Amino acid sequence: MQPKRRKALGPTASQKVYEAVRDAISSDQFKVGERLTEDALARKFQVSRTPVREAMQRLASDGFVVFTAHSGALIRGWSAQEVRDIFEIRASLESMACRLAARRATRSDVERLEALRLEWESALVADPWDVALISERNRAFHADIFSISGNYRLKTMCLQLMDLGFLSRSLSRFNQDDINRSKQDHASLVQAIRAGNGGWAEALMKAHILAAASVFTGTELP
Amino acid sequence: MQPKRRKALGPTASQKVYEAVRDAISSDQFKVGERLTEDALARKFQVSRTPVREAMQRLASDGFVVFTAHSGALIRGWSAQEVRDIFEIRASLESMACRLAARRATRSDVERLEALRLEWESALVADPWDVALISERNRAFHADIFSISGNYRLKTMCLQLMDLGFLSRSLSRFNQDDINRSKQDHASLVQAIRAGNGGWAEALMKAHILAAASVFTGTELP
DNA sequence: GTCGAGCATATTGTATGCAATATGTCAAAC
DNA sequence: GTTTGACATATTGCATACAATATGCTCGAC
Repeated sequence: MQPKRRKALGPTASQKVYEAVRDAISSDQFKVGERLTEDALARKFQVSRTPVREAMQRLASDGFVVFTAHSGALIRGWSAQEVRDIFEIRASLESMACRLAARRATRSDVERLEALRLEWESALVADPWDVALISERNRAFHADIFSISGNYRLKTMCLQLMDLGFLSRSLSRFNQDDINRSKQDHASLVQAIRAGNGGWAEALMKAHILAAASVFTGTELP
Repeated sequence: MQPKRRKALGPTASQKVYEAVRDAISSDQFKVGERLTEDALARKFQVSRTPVREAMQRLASDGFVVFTAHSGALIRGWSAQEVRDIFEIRASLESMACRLAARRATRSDVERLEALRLEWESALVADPWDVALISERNRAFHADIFSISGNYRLKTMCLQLMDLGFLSRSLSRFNQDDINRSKQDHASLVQAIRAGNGGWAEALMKAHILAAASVFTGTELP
């Protein structure tokens, strides 16, 4: 609970830099290990180093970059172990979100979720190579489940894990079978949530994430 | 994986302010809704506003304070719903950590964990009112389980949830029955992990957290 | 040719000043 | 008494300057 809430404000320079760099990282526009110097970013965004530094601090806190004192920010990479760890956590948290969502979903929630599912599927069918659009609609679908769960912090944490950046490279590893399974998974998920069957929804999502983990890491999780 | 790793450095002013304010919040030294003005903190720590601002940004990112543009940082409060949400997530993540820990724990892991458990229990017996010491040793016990799990990000996320600050007020709500149950829970947890029984350890931790949630919120979680 | 010391350069860490915005006070209208 | 507006004050947002530290290069020893 925020003790005080006030009207929305125009974004500050720091906020704009933060969002721009975060989105650039999420969409894989930097190389792993690349150094982000404050001066270069400041010139790029036409601001001073101060708001840039603040943006970098937040990005480091979010895990997008590694920030070392006196050395600056580097785009971080992901070891196979770290990727496995993250999928393991996602499987737990997102399946929990599904269980909660199945219990709390209203009729209109289910309709909206189904619409998002169809939008994702149509993007997938229309152009399987438009990774950006497909990823965004997949994210919207999952995010809607998190919202329906009613646990706001859970939503935040799940989205943070989804947005970590290495996912943008994952779609290219999906073959036709993986894609078909994903479509089936999403359809079943909506069905389970519509039926209010928390256990089913939970198991489906866990399987869905672990399948993605398997494709991504090339090995099953223990 | 951090692409580059260099030797540890002396803490910067920003880091020192961050840690000091974070610990102060965790140990409940500010009132909910209290405003943290940059100038006051800067004077208090004998630094300029710049490192203070950076520390506040990180604290806001960690969820310790609410940061509103042009308005500054406020100590955040927690609604009953938010507390329930957090315990719900903790139950999921920490029970997962226990399951992993039971699978991976070596003999020396178990011995160290048992030692931490005994230290916690002796603090509890020696002076049930020394909340700071008991909390710290409880945290050390749980943190060691997270470490044993082998999932570093899981550890980070669990500790972040444990350190959110409202927990420091929770011990005062424990009656003798709650304390006895906690002692039993911790002992059983070590036993389950020693036995390598992941399912048992997982269930024990889930029950342990949900019991705490029940004491804290005054109502069971759904 | 390789290695290491030392210096020049580049980059980050912090302090300070000023502009933009929010906050609080006081008086007047009702 | 309550509310509204305006003004003075307090506080934050950003830019810039300088200090501290890291980086990288040159040059010499071997």
